[in-house]
Amino acid sequence: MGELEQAVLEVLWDLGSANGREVHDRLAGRDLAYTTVMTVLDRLARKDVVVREREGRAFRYSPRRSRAAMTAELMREALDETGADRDQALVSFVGEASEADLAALRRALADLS
Amino acid sequence: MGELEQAVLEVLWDLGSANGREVHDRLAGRDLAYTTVMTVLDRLARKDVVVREREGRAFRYSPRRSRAAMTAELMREALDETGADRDQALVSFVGEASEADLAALRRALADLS
DNA sequence: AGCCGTTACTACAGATCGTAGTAGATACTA
DNA sequence: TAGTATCTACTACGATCTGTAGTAACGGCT
Repeated sequence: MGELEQAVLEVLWDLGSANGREVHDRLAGRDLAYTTVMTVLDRLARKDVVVREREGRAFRYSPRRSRAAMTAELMREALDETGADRDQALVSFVGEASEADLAALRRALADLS
Repeated sequence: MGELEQAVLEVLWDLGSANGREVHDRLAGRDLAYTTVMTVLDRLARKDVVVREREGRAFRYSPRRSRAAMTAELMREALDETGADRDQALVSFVGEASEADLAALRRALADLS
């Protein structure tokens, strides 16, 4: 995911959903052409990272997954892809995690059903 | 990381370390030119994914991190990058993890120092 | 009828990656 | 010592992805 794609996705996560105009406005600081934003949204839709549905004559875009879910998915992909021994990888992950993350992990595990 | 780069890295992880010839031999199935393997090794070195040290007139390449460590690092990067609420992301990660992964996680946490 | 917002399509440059050739240096061999 | 094999260094080229944007065309509103 490119930098801009990421930024656009962030906007969608922040707003919940948005049309091109809204995303463009939110990225005013970057001074991008409206069509640039549209292109990015289109690419994200093509990659099924965002979903679009008609809203009048325009489209409304929404992230397919929540920020947290996408992050978790990326983590899982990392775990899957490198073909590493999963247990070892998790040991390594835990071994280098911050205290805060460890606490969060423990809580998450404890809260499981 | 591209597909080939990944494959080359796998070889290095399997062998511990290797020179170009050895990597090339290990990838015989792909029928690549020797120079192709060299190019890839060079790129990996440039990216600091592998380290190279002279070994006679040739070079010996070694992965900078173990497979598990690299996997863990990729997971951490995912956690860092999406700017998601870390706790939520970890909850999501744990929530969708397999039983085996959960067990491994619990063990890893329990074994912490 | 004309203007405005929107989409759809096209374009182009930069980066990364797969793939490999050539040149030049080094070393072994006959 | 000249030939041959080995290796690195440099260059190249096409494919894909990404940032960036222009143009055409369409549907409404004034």
